[in-house]
Amino acid sequence: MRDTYRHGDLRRTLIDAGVAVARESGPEAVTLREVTRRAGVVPNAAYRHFANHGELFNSVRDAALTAVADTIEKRLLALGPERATLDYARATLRAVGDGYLHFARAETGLFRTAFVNRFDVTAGAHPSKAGRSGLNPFQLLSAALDRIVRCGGMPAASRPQAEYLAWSAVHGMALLAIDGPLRSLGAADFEGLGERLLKMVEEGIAAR
Amino acid sequence: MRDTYRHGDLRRTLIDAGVAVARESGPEAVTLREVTRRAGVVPNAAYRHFANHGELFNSVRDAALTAVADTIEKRLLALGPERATLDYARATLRAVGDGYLHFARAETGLFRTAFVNRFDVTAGAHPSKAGRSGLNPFQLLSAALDRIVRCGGMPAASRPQAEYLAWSAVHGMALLAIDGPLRSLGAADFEGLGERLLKMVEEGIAAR
DNA sequence: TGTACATCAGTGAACGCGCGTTCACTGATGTAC
DNA sequence: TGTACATCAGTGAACGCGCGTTCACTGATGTAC
Repeated sequence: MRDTYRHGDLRRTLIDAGVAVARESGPEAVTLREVTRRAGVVPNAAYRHFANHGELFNSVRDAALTAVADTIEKRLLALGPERATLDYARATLRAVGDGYLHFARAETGLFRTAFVNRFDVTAGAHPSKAGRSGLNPFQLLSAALDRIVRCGGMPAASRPQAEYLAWSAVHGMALLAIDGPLRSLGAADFEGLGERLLKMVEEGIAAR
Repeated sequence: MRDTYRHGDLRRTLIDAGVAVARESGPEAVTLREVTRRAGVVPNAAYRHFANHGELFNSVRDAALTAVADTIEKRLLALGPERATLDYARATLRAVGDGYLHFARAETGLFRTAFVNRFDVTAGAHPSKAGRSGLNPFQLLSAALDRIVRCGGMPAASRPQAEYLAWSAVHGMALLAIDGPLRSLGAADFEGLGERLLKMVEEGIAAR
């Protein structure tokens, strides 16, 4: 059984074109017509590979989510070999947060595509949304928090749902930087503010 | 000089209709055609009062921002008479945060309308964006933080830009509750998580 | 190995939709005498 | 107080646009004999 035909692999080509459009112009621009135009194919050709526009869009969104995960994983790898210390555990949390914030600024279009409309990254480890390690951004965050608890940086009682507290902080700042008043901040100022935010999370997340 | 003509006050009617649309269906639905339809008037009638769709939309957005401010102010008033204690100061911060989170859940369409695309609430006290007190949500937050510093709950050195830290946390959670995984939370669970978030901010925002 | 046939990925043309915006208009209201 | 006139808020009709989606097609590729 063949899995490509004629074009080579139009499904893959369309998703890639969609990612390119999302990167340049954000999720609103990821229309069926624009993506097929970009892929050099007639609009209705997409219907051989996706049931409708929504399905194509979701595939692009998953790819965007993978890109977020990849950026975060790069930061985690840069931490060097694992250690069982609280310092290291905190560093992983900061790496996740930094990576998220950095991605939001550097790849605004993809970031917005990943987190537009109804998104859910918590349910099931859909491999299509995961980075190289097989974990999606939410799971990378969870792992960092688990590690902090294990190293005694946070009472186990505070652990449940702590992801949502950390994620809220970082997600909110990302959006203020994209749509809101932090838009005009220079890279250095933004990074400084991001560090303060992550410190706030680190200090405050153990609160009862 | 008259300021109404024929209709009465179509400008006002259009903004109100736009708010109604935004409340029910979110910012995407606030089209020139839908708003004029709602107002019982022909589409191009809007051009007597707004230069184009964008100007109408911005007026609706400002009204949505006012609604956020009003909700927050109601919470502040419920605190009773001002006191110069740290407890009271912290209560004002929590009131601002609670009000923001509550509004996001209760009036999702208006919330999204207020904070969609490029919004900026920090520049100048545009009266059209303010609540009854004449302050917009950002300014209400600032006042709460000032009060905490005055009462010794936070070092003055941490004060600059602290708005953005608190706002990030609360804005992020609002969006996770609208578009993301917190969507499915019941009211009580959401409120509980909101309290934890605000505790995190309270504890962590003074960090150096 | 060669030929007839079936498959089905991508084509070409067209549809209906809602959108923002334009134009020339009309007729109730306000103003001048 | 009455009449002629100017103003201009809202009308009616139309435009071009890009969108998602449909249909019947065609012709290169894979398969059966």
